[in-house]
Amino acid sequence: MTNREIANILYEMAMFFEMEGAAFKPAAYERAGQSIESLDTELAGLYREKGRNAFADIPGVGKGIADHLKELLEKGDFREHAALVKKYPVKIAELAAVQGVGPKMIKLLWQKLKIKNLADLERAAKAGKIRTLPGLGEKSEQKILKGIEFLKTSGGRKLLGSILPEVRTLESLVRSFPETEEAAVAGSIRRRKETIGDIDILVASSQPEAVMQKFLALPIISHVYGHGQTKTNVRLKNGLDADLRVVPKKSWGAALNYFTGSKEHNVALRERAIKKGWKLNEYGLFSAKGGQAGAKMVAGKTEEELYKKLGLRYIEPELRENMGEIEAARMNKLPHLIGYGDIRGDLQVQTDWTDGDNSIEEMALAASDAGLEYIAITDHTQYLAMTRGLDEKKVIKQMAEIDRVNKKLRGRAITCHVLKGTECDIHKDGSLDLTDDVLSKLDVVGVSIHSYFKLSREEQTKRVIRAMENPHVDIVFHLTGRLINKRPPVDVDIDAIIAAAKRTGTVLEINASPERLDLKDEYIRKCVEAGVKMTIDSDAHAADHFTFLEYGIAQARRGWATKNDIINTRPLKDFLQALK
DNA sequence: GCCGTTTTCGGCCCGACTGTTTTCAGTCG
Repeated sequence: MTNREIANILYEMAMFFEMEGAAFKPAAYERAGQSIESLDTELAGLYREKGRNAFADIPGVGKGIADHLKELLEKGDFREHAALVKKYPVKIAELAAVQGVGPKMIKLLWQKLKIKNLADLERAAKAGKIRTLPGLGEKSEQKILKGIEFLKTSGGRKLLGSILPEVRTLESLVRSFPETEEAAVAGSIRRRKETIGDIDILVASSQPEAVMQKFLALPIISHVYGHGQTKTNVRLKNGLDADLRVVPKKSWGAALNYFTGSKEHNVALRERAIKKGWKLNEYGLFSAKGGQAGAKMVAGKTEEELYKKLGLRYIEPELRENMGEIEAARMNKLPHLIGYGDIRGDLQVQTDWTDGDNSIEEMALAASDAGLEYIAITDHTQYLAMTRGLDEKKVIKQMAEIDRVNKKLRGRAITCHVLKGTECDIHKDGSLDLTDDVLSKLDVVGVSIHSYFKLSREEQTKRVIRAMENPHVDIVFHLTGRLINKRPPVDVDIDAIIAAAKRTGTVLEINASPERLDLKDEYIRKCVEAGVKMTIDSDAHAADHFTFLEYGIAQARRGWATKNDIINTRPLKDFLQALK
């Protein structure tokens, strides 16, 4: 049983308890579920090793839930859950995915209409049965049908890189309204999460209605879910939902903080405020003395002021996941994160020698335009026949071509230097696709997996470590091979890989391609903690792909990386010295 | 059901919007 499956059962328990009207159990199960979902080792294996002790350090798991987990892992279910499933034999997660349908309604739907799943719900709504239920009317029925329709058409979470350019356009449109005093995109986009569920736009203005009317008039809006005095909720034509919220200027900082989240970070901040005798909401930080009427605003105009008042250093949006950043901010131990302009070189660039669109020279010129001081040409190797991967002879030939291009660039006073590299395939057994003799002639040797994705964890880990032990191998490219929403990561023992990287002096790549972002944030953080160096590479296959670097930097920041952790922030000479 | 720089008992984050009601529960973020 995977962590995700365990978490889903706990989430289901939370919903059951909401249906039962229990006061605090839902939140407790929800929290335990989130903790388990975010663990980076599989709980089932941990339990086999350590028994009950496996649960000891999981936040939100106390005696009660630990008992349930034990039963769940041994028998595949636990009594209290089975009893509730028997009482409410409905597909809760499926029904709750419909906008506007929550646990109380699910209970009602089951008890009155015997609705068990999405198909039942759609049928009942079309037959006009929903409006016959107490507390529900015709509008609720229409809303449910609309919700089901949207569910069918939405493709789930979208890649950050696929929507950020569009979101920036939307942001500048909203900023251009005359009534707008401040505008920003908040939410998971501002935190630069790798996938995005919806778009949160925040505006400061003294004329909220005017701002919202102009927003509603934008041609990209396809449906309005709701529209109140300060908040408008819409679906865009691209299939994403967007929330617009308008607050007074004096509340800008508090609102920006509130809508940036994450939810867990916010809850932790509010709890901290309460301990100090204050109350925190999206309008500001208030002294609670004198009740609502006598509440006095203590901070909230800027985020900086808000954090300061709470006794914390300013926390960058990418860190706001309640993963220790608040404690670090309190102790003044936050890292000085790598900046968005800090990358000087790009160590994974493909050309038309294999599956890239452009020539070596074109890529070098594009890199120079993107402000890069050096790039490594890293075309695929022979094992990848479908990309016309290079054999030893062709690599040697390409090296001569790179010399020619460098000479030409220097002649034109272009400062971007082209390094000789490879993206050499790692064979099933961990041996490499080029001879050591050729590898030794290259400036930068990157290696990566493009086959046998399904090996056991043990074999896969051994395979990668063997490649890392080759003295010519500098960088492991996109370690896990995942394609977000498309292909799962290969199964490797990340701690063993990081230990081997440390031992062998091998660098791990943060691949900035929006669908890879591999290493992911939590692995980056492990590297930072272990002192393993990384690079951020675009994996460019075309001249306009150097813009991907931004997403890699964002991921590095989410992994608490500083400039020093990322070696291609260094000038060429220092960078080369940092390799094996 | 969990948790403790105020606590092992008594708390538990906060507000907007909707739809259906005549003052609020449910849902959402």
